[in-house]
Amino acid sequence: MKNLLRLPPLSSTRPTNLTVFPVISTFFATSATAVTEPEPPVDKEDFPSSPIIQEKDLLRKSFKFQSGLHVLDLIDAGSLEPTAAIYTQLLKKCTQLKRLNEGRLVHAHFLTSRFKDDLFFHNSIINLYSKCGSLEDARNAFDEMRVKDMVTWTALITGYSQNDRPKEALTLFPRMLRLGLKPNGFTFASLLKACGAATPGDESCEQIHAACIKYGCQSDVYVGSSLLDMYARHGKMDEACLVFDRLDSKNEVSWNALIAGYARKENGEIALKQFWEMQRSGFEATHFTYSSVFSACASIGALEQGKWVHAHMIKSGQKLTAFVGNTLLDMYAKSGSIKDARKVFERLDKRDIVSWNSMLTGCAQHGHGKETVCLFEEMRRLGVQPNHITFLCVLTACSHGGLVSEGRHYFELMKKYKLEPEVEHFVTIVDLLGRAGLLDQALEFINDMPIQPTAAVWGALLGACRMHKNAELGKFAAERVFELDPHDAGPHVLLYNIYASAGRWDDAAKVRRMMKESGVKKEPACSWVEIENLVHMFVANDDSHPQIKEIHRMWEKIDGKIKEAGYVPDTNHVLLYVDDQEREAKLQYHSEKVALAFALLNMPPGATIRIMKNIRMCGDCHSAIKHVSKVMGREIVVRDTNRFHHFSGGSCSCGDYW
DNA sequence: ATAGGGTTAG
Repeated sequence: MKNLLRLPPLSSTRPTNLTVFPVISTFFATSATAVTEPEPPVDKEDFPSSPIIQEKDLLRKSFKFQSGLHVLDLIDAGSLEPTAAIYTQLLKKCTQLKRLNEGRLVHAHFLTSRFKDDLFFHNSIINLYSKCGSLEDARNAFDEMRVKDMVTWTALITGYSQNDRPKEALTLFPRMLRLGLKPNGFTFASLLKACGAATPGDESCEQIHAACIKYGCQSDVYVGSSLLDMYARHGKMDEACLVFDRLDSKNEVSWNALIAGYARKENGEIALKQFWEMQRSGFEATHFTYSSVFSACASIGALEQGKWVHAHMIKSGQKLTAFVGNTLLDMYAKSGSIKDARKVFERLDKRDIVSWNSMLTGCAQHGHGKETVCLFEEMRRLGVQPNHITFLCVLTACSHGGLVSEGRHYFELMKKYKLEPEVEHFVTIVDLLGRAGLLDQALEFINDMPIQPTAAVWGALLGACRMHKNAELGKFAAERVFELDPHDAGPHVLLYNIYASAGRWDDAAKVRRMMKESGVKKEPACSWVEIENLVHMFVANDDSHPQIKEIHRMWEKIDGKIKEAGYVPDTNHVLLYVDDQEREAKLQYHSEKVALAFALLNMPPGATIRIMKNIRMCGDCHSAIKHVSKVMGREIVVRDTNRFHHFSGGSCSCGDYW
């Protein structure tokens, strides 16, 4: 869909694939404001004895001291003349304060009053239950109403939409249309949110978009930002952009939805560009903006730009809330500056579970195993309840830090917190045992798992076999992975490397052939480095960079120096090249080496070089960069998919254990 | 009486 405004109006061209809204095109004649449904076949006598009434006195007691109920007492005592508006006001208060039980009581009291058919009140009731998260109550209230208007339907749609039940929200829409009720901007804002949250297949972005146009709601700002957000959540950034460009009036929310869309799509650079564009257009960044932008910076490791945005936030006088603080912390951690991450963590007034988890993750990824464990113990001392992610962080830290007994201990500790280990936790334990060389124990652990092992579980064992050069077990693990997930290139490469380093080139070639036959493709390796607010990206064996000749000359120079210092190229890490000389040639142009040479050419002497990589670092690059850090006297930080490597003085923070 | 945008792991 290139042009959004050219969507056909549904009344003239009836789409053939109307699944979600089969009757959308037949309802434009009537513009009913409220619809009375036929009386339900329920014995009226049932109503006064409904559970709500029976609970009344009980609830009353527990809320006696509460303010709103005092008003009900006054009504009961005859000293206050009730009006429908009084009840609605009371209910509004309960909704704001999320006092479900108090609201129930007002509801019950209201039903005994002479206003019991007031539509506004009943609509508010649906809103009360929805906002309190009690969708079943909202639905019951809705079902019991005989007179419903558009607001009634919208309130319930909103309830489902806000409580993460998009499917139900979407199915209500055609039913509403069928009754001749005309949706408005409120209705569409909620519907679009639901549509954005629906799984592909359940939703119908284009149809609901067409309906917005049909009912003249497309120029509403709320509808507009929901619309662009909906497209963004389905990964359709081109459409989202088009919607954004065509908005009659933009506001912070529309900008935020756009930026968040790019940030989620791992398109950090565009998200950042849009952020500065937003400033230029005169819009104030909000908490939403900053958290999206910081997570965008985190994903591409843009430390310098992240610092700029941080400064921008401080200048604008924004308070550091947990929500923004967490993304800021994560940005610093993921951009390689664990010290700054820690500073943000210390400075947070209120730390929630995400703050703790982010800090733990940061520590773990930087290889500070013991520190992670200490932090976790501090968290426990303070009585913060850990969750599944917390344990995943801690177990990962133990695994990366070689803390085997600690890892086992914390795995057992999950039970104490009434947390059932999920498959990810099992993966981490296999990784923990495997890394430590306890391959038999790892296998035994897998065999004893109470749940079905997934490809990731066997993959962890395979990785360990690669590390400890165990070809037989590696082959076995790889076969299990191939059965469960035949399309992942990673395990193929691992097995290839296992055979290659054992000198079993025939077997290696077989793996290679297998990959070719099944069409499994290795993700192209790339590295990037941020210099003066610009992110430079390098793909292996790609010559397109304008400075490429200088870069290669630089690497050759470095290569000579580190070889003098004892670096021996490890050609086992190259896939598919036959003769050794060629293998070494290819090895020189691994993207992290190119990025490093580029950074050495362009960064001031002494500055720390920070390189990001989209896959795990290879052993040869790891060894080469260790030598570079010594020979050139540089601090070099490399972030790969798993963790950080801080190179300095010829060694790495991972202790060659990664 | 009813509405839209943000975080942590693997």
